[in-house]
Amino acid sequence: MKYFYFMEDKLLLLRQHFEEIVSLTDDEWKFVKSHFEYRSLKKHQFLIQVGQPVDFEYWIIKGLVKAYSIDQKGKEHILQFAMEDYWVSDHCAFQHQEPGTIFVDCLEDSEFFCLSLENREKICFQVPAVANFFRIKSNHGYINLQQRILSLLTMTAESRYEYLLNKLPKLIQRVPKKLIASYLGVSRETLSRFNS
Amino acid sequence: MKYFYFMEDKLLLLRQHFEEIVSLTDDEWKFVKSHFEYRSLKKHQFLIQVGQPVDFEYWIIKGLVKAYSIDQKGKEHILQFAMEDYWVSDHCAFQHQEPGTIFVDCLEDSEFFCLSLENREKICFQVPAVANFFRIKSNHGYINLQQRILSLLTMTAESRYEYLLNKLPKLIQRVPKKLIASYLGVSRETLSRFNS
DNA sequence: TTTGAAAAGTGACTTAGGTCACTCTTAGCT
DNA sequence: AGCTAAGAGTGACCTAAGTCACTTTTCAAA
Repeated sequence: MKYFYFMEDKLLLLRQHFEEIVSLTDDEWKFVKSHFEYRSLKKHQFLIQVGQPVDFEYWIIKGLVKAYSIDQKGKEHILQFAMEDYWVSDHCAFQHQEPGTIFVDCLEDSEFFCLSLENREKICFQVPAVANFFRIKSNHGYINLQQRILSLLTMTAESRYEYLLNKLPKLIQRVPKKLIASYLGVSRETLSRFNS
Repeated sequence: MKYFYFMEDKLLLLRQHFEEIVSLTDDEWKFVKSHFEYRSLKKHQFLIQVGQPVDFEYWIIKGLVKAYSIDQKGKEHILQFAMEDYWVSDHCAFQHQEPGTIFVDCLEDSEFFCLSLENREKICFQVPAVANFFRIKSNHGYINLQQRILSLLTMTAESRYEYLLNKLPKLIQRVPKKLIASYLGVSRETLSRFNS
């Protein structure tokens, strides 16, 4: 009984997330929410692995994950940190329904709502507001990535760090510095010399 | 007379571009196309400038442009090359209707269809297929940028160059190497030492 | 067809940041 | 409380790539 109560709470958060951008009628929402699945994982568990099917796109109810790839030398490169209210997936593999190309694992115990490609297309073509929601979200994501590319092209490692400190101070608190280094494209040691 | 004939040809190209991803009825297309404006520019002319309003998103009928920003030292950093069949804008400024943050200018004489934010939202909310078109396009764009970020994080300048040579051989033909260098985040001189 | 400007190549030197090896600190576990 | 492992700091050295200054090549406009 209690379980379902909490689940409704979580779904309400998701609805609010949609309604920050588009409006949905109660009927539309009822339809939309029925296409999500719930999942929860502990710290260190994998959401997505290289070579494994990528069945879902995930909206994070609670928690923190990192999306990264591992190069030939075994070095980890972080593509994205994602926390509450973020979407995360291996978008490329998901979109083309191919085996995963990156890893996504939990830095904290986390909870997700999962959306399959089939269901995403279903709700997008059934409920135009949802198509617009994802269009606008995706656009924002694009803009963010462009910013990041510019920062990689134009800034020194140190100023990229300062920039991140300003932009996402809360993130820095929750994530070990060696992962921040990997996100910025700097070695752990070099990052460590910046503060001092 | 002739003018309008050619214009219909160009609009047909645009329709085909939409219909690679979604289907449109003739009526829908008639509605959609009426929201685009035509524009043509000569080599070296600006489509977007820093500080100027960004009234449109542009679909390139013909030609080639570069989108770039200029850093404090006056150095140019290329965010994107865009040619036939590509969309280009200062997405960030456009989306928020703020003054431009980058430059976009023509490397060749070019022709565009221009879509204002107001018109884009209009056709997206009026014709769901269009919302889905932009959603899917934007998603592809996102995936491309992620790839580029990964390449900046994981690859040496030289392998980024080889990678680009494979991925867009036609582009290399049309663009001076110093601009390729600026796109890759490498100095002109360093790039020039790779071939040899 | 000349000619001036942009593009491309190259040598010499500098530098940001990487790598390696080691130490110190903190945070979970049992 | 005590112990292991992950995180973080630091010194010494190395290297990929940047910078500067100059030459050579290409190309478009008069």
